[in-house]
Amino acid sequence: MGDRTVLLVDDHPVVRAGYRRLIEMQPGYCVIAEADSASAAYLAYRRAPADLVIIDLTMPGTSGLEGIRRIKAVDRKARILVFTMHDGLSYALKAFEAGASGYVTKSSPPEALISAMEQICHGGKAVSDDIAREIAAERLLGRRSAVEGLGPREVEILKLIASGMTTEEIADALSLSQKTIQNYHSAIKAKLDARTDARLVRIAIDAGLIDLSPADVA
Amino acid sequence: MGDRTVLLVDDHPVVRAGYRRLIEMQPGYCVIAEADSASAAYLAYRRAPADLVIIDLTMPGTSGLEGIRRIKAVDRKARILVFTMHDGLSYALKAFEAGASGYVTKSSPPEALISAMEQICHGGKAVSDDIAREIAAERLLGRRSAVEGLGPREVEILKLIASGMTTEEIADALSLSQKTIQNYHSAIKAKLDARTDARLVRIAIDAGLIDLSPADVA
DNA sequence: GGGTCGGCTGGGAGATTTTCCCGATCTTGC
DNA sequence: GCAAGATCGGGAAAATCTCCCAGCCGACCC
Repeated sequence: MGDRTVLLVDDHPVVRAGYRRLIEMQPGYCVIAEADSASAAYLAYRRAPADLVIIDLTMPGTSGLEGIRRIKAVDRKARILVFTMHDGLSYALKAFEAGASGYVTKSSPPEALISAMEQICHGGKAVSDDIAREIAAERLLGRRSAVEGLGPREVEILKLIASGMTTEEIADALSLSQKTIQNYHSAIKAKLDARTDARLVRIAIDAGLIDLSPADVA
Repeated sequence: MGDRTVLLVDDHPVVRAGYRRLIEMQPGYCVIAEADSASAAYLAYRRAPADLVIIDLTMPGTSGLEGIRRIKAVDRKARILVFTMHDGLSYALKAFEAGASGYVTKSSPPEALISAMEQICHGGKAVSDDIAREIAAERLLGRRSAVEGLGPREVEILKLIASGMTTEEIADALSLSQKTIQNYHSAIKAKLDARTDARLVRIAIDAGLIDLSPADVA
């Protein structure tokens, strides 16, 4: 049995059952393990490295991104396919930065998952159509998610602002004067055409700059 | 065939396959239709009313909540079970307001879905353990999601603030003076212990006050 | 009826923040 | 060396926020 082995990672048992069914209907693949968290996935991979890891991003506890990093840290050749509901481009980019070889959204037809699996097992990379379209749209239309018009320092400060920190806290954290933070704050609002701080937060969230899942409101 | 008929609504084909497998392994149930959107679910229900509708909340296009309302509008006796990834209490409350009979999170074990189905088909209501715990915690610890300490007008204005509207726009929308909005704004920040508008937005999002999915930044 | 309580609506005034303009410094590339 | 651009911060006027206050209205209870 030259079947390719698969490690399935998702925190929803019912969803895992769906994956498993779909994958095992496909000749040439065999699910050798399941995990319901990123840390469990890491342990499972160390115990028995699968040829392919299929992992969700949003899970309780350690995030899927962190899970990808850890697995890649112990095995640089690991092939990891992200299969998630998030259709935001920023999520996909983060996944690739973390070391994923593929990104398929759950809205995609099952065939997309299968073909991405094939692609990746042959050493390639794969993204689902919706993400590919977003990449194309960004390139063509220049919709660089707005925040791309900002400098690195501005993005950094925007993140802190959107996370709920006060001017004083940010100034303290970055060892700058409050005046500087205020000036950045104004400049960022002007550049992003946000007349309100609330809109700033929305933009930051849309751009994937902040996590917003747990209570990371420091 | 005295089987109870089930209509399955979820925008992810793979996930639907998982549900279907799980449900049909259970004696006494038969999936008679699937739908990948709230509007398709509505049409499917009109065509053939199932004994039980299992529906997700987050779907492209019309939301699951709206789908629930529409189905209940044509058939007040419809039994609807929400099966979703959202574990926030606010989502569950909205679902019940819309007319759902049950709310089970996808993090629950498969048995939770089955027992909720049984419960509902016998005319009862059901929530999964995590939601039940949240309800209990709220009751016991008084963690009324913070925003519950606000008056109705305050909540209304908080929503508008968090959606990104300026003081002037809000005053105009509600036909109030800007001064009144400013006073509410300050009072809300004080009550929620938010020193920053950004934190206000986070609180509003956590409380489920705003949608945040599409660009609903008016 | 009279009374109290709480929510809604806004004024006033001082403190605070925002905004816009400016200059200094430092790196980077040519 | 020099121009360009990012970073850092001052100054001052404009705008906003905060806090205190008061009138109004409906609910509720003697």
